[in-house]
Amino acid sequence: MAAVDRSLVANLPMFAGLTPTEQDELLREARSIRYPKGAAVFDQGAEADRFFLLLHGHLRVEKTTSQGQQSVVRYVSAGELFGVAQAMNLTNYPATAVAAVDSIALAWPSSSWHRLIVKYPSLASTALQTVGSRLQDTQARVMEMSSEQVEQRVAHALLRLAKQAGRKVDAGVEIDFPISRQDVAEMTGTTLHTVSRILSAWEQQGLVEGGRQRIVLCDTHRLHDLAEGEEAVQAHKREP
Amino acid sequence: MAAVDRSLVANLPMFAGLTPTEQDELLREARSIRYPKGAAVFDQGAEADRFFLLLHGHLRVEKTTSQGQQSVVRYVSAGELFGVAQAMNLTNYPATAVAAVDSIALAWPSSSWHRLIVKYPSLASTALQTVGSRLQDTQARVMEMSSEQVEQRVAHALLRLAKQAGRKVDAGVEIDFPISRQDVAEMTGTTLHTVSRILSAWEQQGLVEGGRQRIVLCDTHRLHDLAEGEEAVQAHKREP
DNA sequence: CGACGAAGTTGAGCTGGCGCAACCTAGGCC
DNA sequence: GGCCTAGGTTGCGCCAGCTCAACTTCGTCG
Repeated sequence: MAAVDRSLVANLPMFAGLTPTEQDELLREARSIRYPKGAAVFDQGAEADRFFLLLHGHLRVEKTTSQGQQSVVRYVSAGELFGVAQAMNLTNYPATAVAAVDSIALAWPSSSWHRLIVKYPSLASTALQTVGSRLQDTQARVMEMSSEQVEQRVAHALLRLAKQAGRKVDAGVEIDFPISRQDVAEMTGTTLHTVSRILSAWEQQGLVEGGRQRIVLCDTHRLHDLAEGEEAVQAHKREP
Repeated sequence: MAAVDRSLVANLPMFAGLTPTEQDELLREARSIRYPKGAAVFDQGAEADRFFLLLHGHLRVEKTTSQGQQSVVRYVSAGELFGVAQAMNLTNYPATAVAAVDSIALAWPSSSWHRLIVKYPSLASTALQTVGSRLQDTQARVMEMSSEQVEQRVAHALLRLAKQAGRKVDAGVEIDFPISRQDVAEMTGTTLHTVSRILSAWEQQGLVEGGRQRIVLCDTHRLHDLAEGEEAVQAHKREP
């Protein structure tokens, strides 16, 4: 087990408000683990025996219904707390987390959770904020799915991904991990066919640039308009 | 301000794990407030200056998009903590809470939140569990909206409502507060027209009993089947 | 280097359920 | 009691997007 240096993590939300000594104490209880691309950090339904902090990489969190329908719940980026099922009083993980790229995470035993939050109340606050902002995101998604067209939802999803994991490149902002049309479809509640058609159309208009497991947003401003329900680009719609 | 007796609340999750003295201390900082049917406890966007515990009644929590699309986020029942926006580091309430029936809630100033969780760590755990289970519910809704037909979603919604706020009556289980077709539509991401059609059809088959702002589930078992995607009732579908 | 598979594209047709519209019905209020 | 309005029902036409299907492109592994 590699020792993790405090300086790597000291300015993450999870460690904010703790003294260097406390930070070291917390780190000493954690294990650092490597997950190669494609590896599962935990599986839906498995006993929630650990919680994690992602140090490096990106994870895809996915959930499968009893009927076998799979969908992408969210992506986790470096610095985020995840797998805190135990803190919400779940005994099993409600979803599967898979490394979208080679990743590194810190893991603590779930059994220490209670002791830790009593000792470091700021940890509870951090977790509450983490879970709270996830709740916000998820509720936003519900609202989108209730009232928006597929095209708007895809635009929203891409913008959110770009904000969370965008990397500036020449052509615009690239999503910083491999993501398929299927993945986008599972995030927006549609089919890969429809996503493919939409992205093709956008590419023609210069809004995005595609590629195998790759999406670059070229015109985020226009995409934002689309997400908010503006009419499509070159359509000269007039209502006399 | 009426004094609230500890015995009324002692066995709620929020007060579990506290000594009677601590329970009294917590109660002494709260105000008890009556909300007549239709009154707003707080409004979306308002400053989140208080958090609440519902003592009696039912609240409808609704959210409106920037485009004016409204939707029902959830219903709150007696004993639940709500309005904990501040704990998730939000400065404003993300939704509106309206009394579905005459209701009573305890209110604490948001400013005491931090002090309280340091003093009573179990409070943080309770809040985390509350928010966590909401996250679970909301994610379940996302999955439903991605993969289920409208009829299944309505069935799921009714079953959830019945579990949360069902009252046993002669004909079956009645939802214990006034709820319109429009409300159900806003919970399931459809229109009141479609909900009305579905409920009419179900009523013919004896699955539910309707009425003005009133729904009684008569055959929860069959509804459960429908929710899980079984074929419609009298349809003799065979696949040879 | 060839070939196999995973990812993506594109066409054609069908349909669930939305939009619109007209119409009932039950309370509440004067 | 009669009016007025919010809530509910129902018919009809249409279209966004799903399904099914055929095909292309790219990466990788033997």
